[in-house]
Amino acid sequence: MSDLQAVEVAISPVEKFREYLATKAQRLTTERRFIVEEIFADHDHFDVDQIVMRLSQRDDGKRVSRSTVYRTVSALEEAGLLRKIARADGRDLYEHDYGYPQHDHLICRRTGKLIEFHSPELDEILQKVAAEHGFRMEGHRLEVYGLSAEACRPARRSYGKLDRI
Amino acid sequence: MSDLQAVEVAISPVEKFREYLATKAQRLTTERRFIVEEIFADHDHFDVDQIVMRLSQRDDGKRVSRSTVYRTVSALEEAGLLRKIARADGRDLYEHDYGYPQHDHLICRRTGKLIEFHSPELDEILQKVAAEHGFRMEGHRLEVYGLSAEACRPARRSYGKLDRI
DNA sequence: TTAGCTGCAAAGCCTTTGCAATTTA
DNA sequence: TAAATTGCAAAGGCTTTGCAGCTAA
Repeated sequence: MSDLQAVEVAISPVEKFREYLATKAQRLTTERRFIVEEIFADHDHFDVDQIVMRLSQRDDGKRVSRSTVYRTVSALEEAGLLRKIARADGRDLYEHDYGYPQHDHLICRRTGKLIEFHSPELDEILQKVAAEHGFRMEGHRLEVYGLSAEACRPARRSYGKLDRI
Repeated sequence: MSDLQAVEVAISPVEKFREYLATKAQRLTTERRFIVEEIFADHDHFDVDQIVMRLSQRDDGKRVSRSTVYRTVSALEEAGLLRKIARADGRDLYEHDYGYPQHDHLICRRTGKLIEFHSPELDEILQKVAAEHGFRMEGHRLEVYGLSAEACRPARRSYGKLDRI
């Protein structure tokens, strides 16, 4: 799905989170572990509601409250494991910021699909621009809007729109 | 404040809006005209609350309700006169998308200041990336985060943070 | 005259928070 | 055991909406 490669990570997200919590004398509870595992089970973008739903479908009957998911997602953001990337339908969208290289997105306005890409040249240009303004760059967010190849093509079978949401 | 130049516009924002409204059999009311004039009185970024406040301070006693401002801002967005650029403190931020050239922002995480810039090279790269993915680009949003020159310098007088908000 | 518009208040929604009970280290 | 955490429900805060009265064309 993506031509990006995972970055080498020494430790798992859960361990990374445990380290962060330790520095603040906070605890890695069962709930927090479940949430982190669920979030890092795949590399897709997500919003809080999706995680709450996925957790509610666990077969071991262990539930986690919505409040706790909100609180944990915030903590993960502070810990540098997650990054808020956008807002969709009034909700905040997040993506992994640990174990995954920096990248940007092409966003299809028809299907809503996100295509990731990374451009070293882009980085260079941003460095240059920042330097020209005496600005110390720490990061960036780039979203390119338009139509994906699939969305442009006339749909042959009911493919694209329907299967995707 | 900005080294960008205004784009040549044939007609005023209000007229442009009137044209748009005409295509949808909608009306340019006094309220809508006031709102557009207030929004395009300067080129600063704004949120709905700021416009509501500015309108409430008119000396001619003409008031416009918050609902109407929300509704009009949405219409202006659809009309292509405004663009939603970010979210700050839970509010949507807008900027002009008519009579002003495409540009991006350097955002100071300390002062919150927005520095505009435009890079033709950036456009080229985005065109290239989009082409590689068979993506038809229609626009983009780029925010570069970091520290502005002023924020890096030790504040001599109480300047920067305090005077700015 | 007749759609469309405005204001107001109420509702919607995502997100945050107070608090008592529970749990981790 | 003491401090941190959870769940629940309620509160927050921005934005949207239903509706009756008003108004542009």
